[in-house]
This record gives sequence, C-alpha cells and structure tokens, in this order.
Amino acid sequence: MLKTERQAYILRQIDLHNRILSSDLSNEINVSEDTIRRDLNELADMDKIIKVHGGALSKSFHSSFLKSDVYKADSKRVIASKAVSLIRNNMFILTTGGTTVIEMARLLPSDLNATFFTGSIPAAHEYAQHPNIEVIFLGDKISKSSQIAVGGEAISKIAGIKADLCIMGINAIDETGITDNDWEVIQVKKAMIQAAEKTVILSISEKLNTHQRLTIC
Amino acid sequence: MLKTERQAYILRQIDLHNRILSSDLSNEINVSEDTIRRDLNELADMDKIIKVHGGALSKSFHSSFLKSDVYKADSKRVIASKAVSLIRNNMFILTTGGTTVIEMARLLPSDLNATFFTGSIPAAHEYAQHPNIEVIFLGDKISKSSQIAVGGEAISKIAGIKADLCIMGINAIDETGITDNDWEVIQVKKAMIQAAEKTVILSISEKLNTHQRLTIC
DNA sequence: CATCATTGTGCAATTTCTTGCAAAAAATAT
DNA sequence: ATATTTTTTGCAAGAAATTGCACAATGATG
Repeated sequence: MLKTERQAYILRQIDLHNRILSSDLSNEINVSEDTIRRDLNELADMDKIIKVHGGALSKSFHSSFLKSDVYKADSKRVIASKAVSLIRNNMFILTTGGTTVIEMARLLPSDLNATFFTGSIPAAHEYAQHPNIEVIFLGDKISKSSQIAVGGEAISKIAGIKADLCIMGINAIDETGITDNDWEVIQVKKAMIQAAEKTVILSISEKLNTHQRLTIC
Repeated sequence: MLKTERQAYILRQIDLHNRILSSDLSNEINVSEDTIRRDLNELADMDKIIKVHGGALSKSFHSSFLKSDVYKADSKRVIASKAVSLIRNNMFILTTGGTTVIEMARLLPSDLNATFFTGSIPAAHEYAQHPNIEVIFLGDKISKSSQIAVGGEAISKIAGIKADLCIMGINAIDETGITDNDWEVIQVKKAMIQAAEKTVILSISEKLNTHQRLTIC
C-alpha cells in the first residue's frame, strides 16, 4: 500500500468516525504503529486532522465540541462590519450560518428594516433579537454538523425567493473556487447563490488559498 | 476513549446542565474519579469551567444566573424527565418551544432514536446536539416574542405530519382550558394538537389556574 | 467536634511518543 | 542495466503521558 493511499484511507476513516486510534489503524492496514504515527503527524501538520495522544480527531469534531470562544473574533467583526455596510433598508437577504455571519447579525443597526431568510439556527436566533428585522426560517431537516436546514424542501423554498443579496460564510476558497466538505450543505449554498442577485462571501484570511473536497462554485 | 474526547464530553455536559458531579461523570464514562478530577483541573486551568468541591460548574452559571432561576430550572427538570419517559424509539414527535421543553431536550437519553419536528429555534438547537435524533425544522416567519416559526406555511406543514406525540410548553392553564396571548402562536399550537395522536403539556405549578386572553383548547 | 466524602500526592503499570538507526523500496542518475 | 541517492518503513531504547490505587490531608456537614 502506497503512502498516499494509506493517508487517504486514514482521512476517510476520520471523516467517517470523527476519531481514530493509532493501534486500530495499525491493525487494519498492517503497518507498524510508527508508520501510522508518522502519517498522523504529517496530516496534522497539513491541518487536516487533530492529533492527540493515542490517535487523532476530525477537525469538525474539535470545532463543534470544543469551541468555547470564537476564533479570531476581532478580525471577523471587521469583516462583518463591511458586510453590514452593503445592506440597505427593505432588502431581501439570504444568509447561511457561520461564526462570521453571526458576528454580522450582531452588528446590524437597530433601525434597519429588512427581511432575512436563513436556514441556520444560530443565525436565525441572532436575527430574531433585532427589533425591526423580519426573519424567515427555511425549514427542513437540520444537519447536525453545520446546524443548518438541508434537503429538498429547503432548496425549493430558496429557489422560490428572489433576494437582493446573499451573505455567505464559507470554509475554504482558492483559485479553483469555493469548496466545502458536506454535500448537503453545498446544495443549499448553490441554491442560495442562484436565488440572489449578488453574493457576498465572508471569510477570514486563513481560509484563503485552502480547499476541500467538494466544489460550490 | 481518548482524553480529548472525554474532556469534550465533560464540557458538553457542563454546558448542558450547568453543574456536574465528579462521581456521576466517573460512572457515565467508566473511568476512575481520579481521572475525572485531573480532567476537571485541566479544564479549570484552561479557564473553561469552574472547579468546586465534588464537581464543576459552568462559567456562565456563576456569572449570570440567580438562585431563583436555578430553583425553577430544577423543578422544570423534574417535569421534563417525566416527559422523557413517554418517549419511545422511532417515534415522530412534535414539540413547541419553552424553557421546560428545552430542559427535556437536554435530558433525552443519548441512545434514543426518534424524529423531532419543531418550529422553535432554541428547541431545534438543543435537539441538534443529540447524536441519534433527526430534527426537522418547520420553517416560516419567526415570531420574535416566542422564537418560533408562525404562519400559514408552518401550519400547513404541521398539518401534513402524523405524529405519535406532541410535547407542548404552555403559558397558562385552568378549568377553561389552555390559553395564550399570541394569536399566531395559538394557530401553530392548535395545528400541532390536531396533528398528533396524543398531546402532553409541560407546565410548572405556577402556571396552573392562570389564564390569558386567547384559547388554544 | 466527629464523621464522611473529596482532594492532592506519590507511585507503579501500562501505553504511547520520540529519536536514532539500519534495512528495504522507490526514484534518479550513470 | 547498474549504481547511487532519496524516501519509506520497522525496530529498539529511553522519555513522556495516561491511568488507577493507596494514603494522608483537607473540606463539608450535622
């Protein structure tokens, strides 16, 4: 088994189970634990997984369970305030979730009058705090990893909207486009881009020039 | 179980219940209390929790909650646990929002397999934390006062469901029936009662023998 | 004050990690 | 094709981490 193959296998297992033990991997693919350890270290160096004593964890696991404070909240707030400046009264706005979008929701001026459509639970929660904003939740099955509504119902609802603006949080962007790692989420994001006249991407600089498996656009 | 996983579990439990006993944790994850104590100390060093004799507290608990709130939360937890006992595997369950329902969501056993329909943002958020529960959000316009979806879209969606159980938080109940003060919310609750085979009301004793303007049933 | 639970500390057993090294495999040059 | 270089892999030994247990010290509680 080639090294690249092996690492691909490891990545798949971690995507699948969210966590993995070095000893299990060693048994499964019949290589020494040293090799596994070296692979895990390389993958961790590439920021693909999180290495811990005895094995490794998926990054999504880590971020969803251990995120106590928002990473880079300050720079996200700067980005968010720029997004706010694009919003005008009486606009129809589609938004995804994501920490940067949440920051934006908090920065919306209280005299703003607009209608926000979202499938993200945390985002809807923030919008609902504002006095003059109308919030429409695009309901359907809730994807646990991303806390947004996914599925045909949500997508067809989105397709029925003609929005002025789509504000989108993303995971990765580079010269090949915007990419993500959850198929269902991608369907929703594609639909949102289609339904909006303009789309604005909110992203911190760390996400520039990175990519994931699946392409949004 | 890896150390990181264990600490993530502990953090989540504390987020959920605001307090936790070392002995309980030790039983739940089958490690010695020494290990738990070491974990709690590490988490306290990282400023993620507050360690106290016998267990730990959530940081938000200490800073933002008053004693009276805690007391109410405790009685709500008792009510909630009774509601949990009515739930069986593979049920279709409609729920509203409300603090008691949220408590119930937190008490759902992690091996429960069921589908929850809700129009409440906080409730959906809680359900989405559970590993084996399917969450369907009944989207529409979000009513700010109650943080739930209201409107024709939501109601017609509810009407299309045939649920085993409806778990409903309420504002007031007396000999004339269940009453509320928000017309749109009432429409949704009526629809839920219609769509479910049985309806269970969760209410703390303070709400007994009170009433409001509009009748649900 | 007396009792009991909880905690910190030292210790041992086990597992995992690091490092250096040599053999094997693969890639590259001659 | 053969030789040389580079990469990869497995092994060994010592270091570090993790966990559970015993025991003394400390805190809680009536």
